[in-house]
Amino acid sequence: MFKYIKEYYIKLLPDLQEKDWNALQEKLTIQYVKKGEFLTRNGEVCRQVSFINKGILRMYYLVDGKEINMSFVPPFEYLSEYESFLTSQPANANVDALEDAELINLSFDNMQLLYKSNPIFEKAGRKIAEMLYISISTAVTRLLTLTPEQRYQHILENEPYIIQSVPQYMIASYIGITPEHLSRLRKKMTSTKPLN
Amino acid sequence: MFKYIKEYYIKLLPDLQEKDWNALQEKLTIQYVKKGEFLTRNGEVCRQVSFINKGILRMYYLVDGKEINMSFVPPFEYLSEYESFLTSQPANANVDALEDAELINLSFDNMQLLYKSNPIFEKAGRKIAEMLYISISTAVTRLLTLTPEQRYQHILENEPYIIQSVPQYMIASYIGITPEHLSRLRKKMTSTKPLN
DNA sequence: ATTTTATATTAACAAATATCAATGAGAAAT
DNA sequence: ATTTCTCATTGATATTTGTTAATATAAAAT
Repeated sequence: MFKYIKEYYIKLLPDLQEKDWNALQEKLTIQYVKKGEFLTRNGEVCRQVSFINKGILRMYYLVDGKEINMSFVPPFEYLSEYESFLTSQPANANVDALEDAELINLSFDNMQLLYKSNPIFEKAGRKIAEMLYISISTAVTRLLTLTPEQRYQHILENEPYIIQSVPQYMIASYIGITPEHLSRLRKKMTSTKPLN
Repeated sequence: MFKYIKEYYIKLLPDLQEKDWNALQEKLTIQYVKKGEFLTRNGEVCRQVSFINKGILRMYYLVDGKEINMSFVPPFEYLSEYESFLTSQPANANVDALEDAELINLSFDNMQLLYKSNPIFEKAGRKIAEMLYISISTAVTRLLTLTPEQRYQHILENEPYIIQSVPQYMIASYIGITPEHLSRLRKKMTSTKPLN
């Protein structure tokens, strides 16, 4: 059960000791989420971060009744409505499962206990925040510097799990366009496709 | 000289001791940057984070010879080409000064020394990364969920220093439109302005 | 197998935004 | 005061993207 998350932490913290891992593991809880179920709803405070063992999760905003997708997260990565988690303020986004999922959760309170108990967990928290920053920072860059077609191309090349697992109409808002427009771009791309 | 940055850290870390602050201060260096001068150039590795004592700094990308502005940073905040800083890889963005600026720098190497010397600095690093995450995360949200007009309105209400200090044509790419289009939106907004 | 349901495509048209070129206004330099 | 330069505005036109509605396709349910 904890195989992948343990590997994740060992990679993150090469100096992690077995006893540190045990202290961490004691604080983890398992959660099963069925396809379509919510992990966090708009208006609630998000009180945990979730390591995904299995399944794909999605974070999205509701704007004028329409879903605007912010992220699709695959196995072996962390997900949270991190703004809400960090500030203990109500979440503005929703998080749900696009497939039946298996999660390993760490609650806010347990995370604070870990921070106090051992500085290596501060270091883990720092590194995770830094990784999340880099990930979202490159997302802003793509939104401002690439055309919608280039943004879709980027997903094809760099996030293929999204193409395989996420309906096209959800990908559309993720790159900032309508489903109809994405459909047309795809058609254009196949007819203009380079031959290599 | 260190008045504001000291206040920043005390606010960030209520349990910061005077001796901790002294250890930190020893690692800081001052840098003066004239208007238009570069702090970090695309292709170079960014080796420091800069606390802004005075002046406004800008981070931008060059795309097809055009500047796409990613952020404008006012006094008393931290700035860095953080992706490059964290990964020690060449920066993709440029950072320059929009006004004569006074910076307090902390180098990557000195930051690692601080991390090793005292866990409170790990905590500082974590909190700063978390704040940067929240800040950029709300930026993505605005890009995906607001119209260009609403994004400009957001700047008017929440980042007025940008309106006051940054030329309009630079603000345009920051909200993802052309200068001409921003000019038209502004005209439309004044004629449709609510009366309160 | 058949029927429903969800998703994707297409077309016609409308709206938003970009481009190009010209003009205007203000700040900085002489 | 005049000139130069930078930035902002405006107009005409082109391109991109959105909207609406219909149709097609594929997946799920019965």
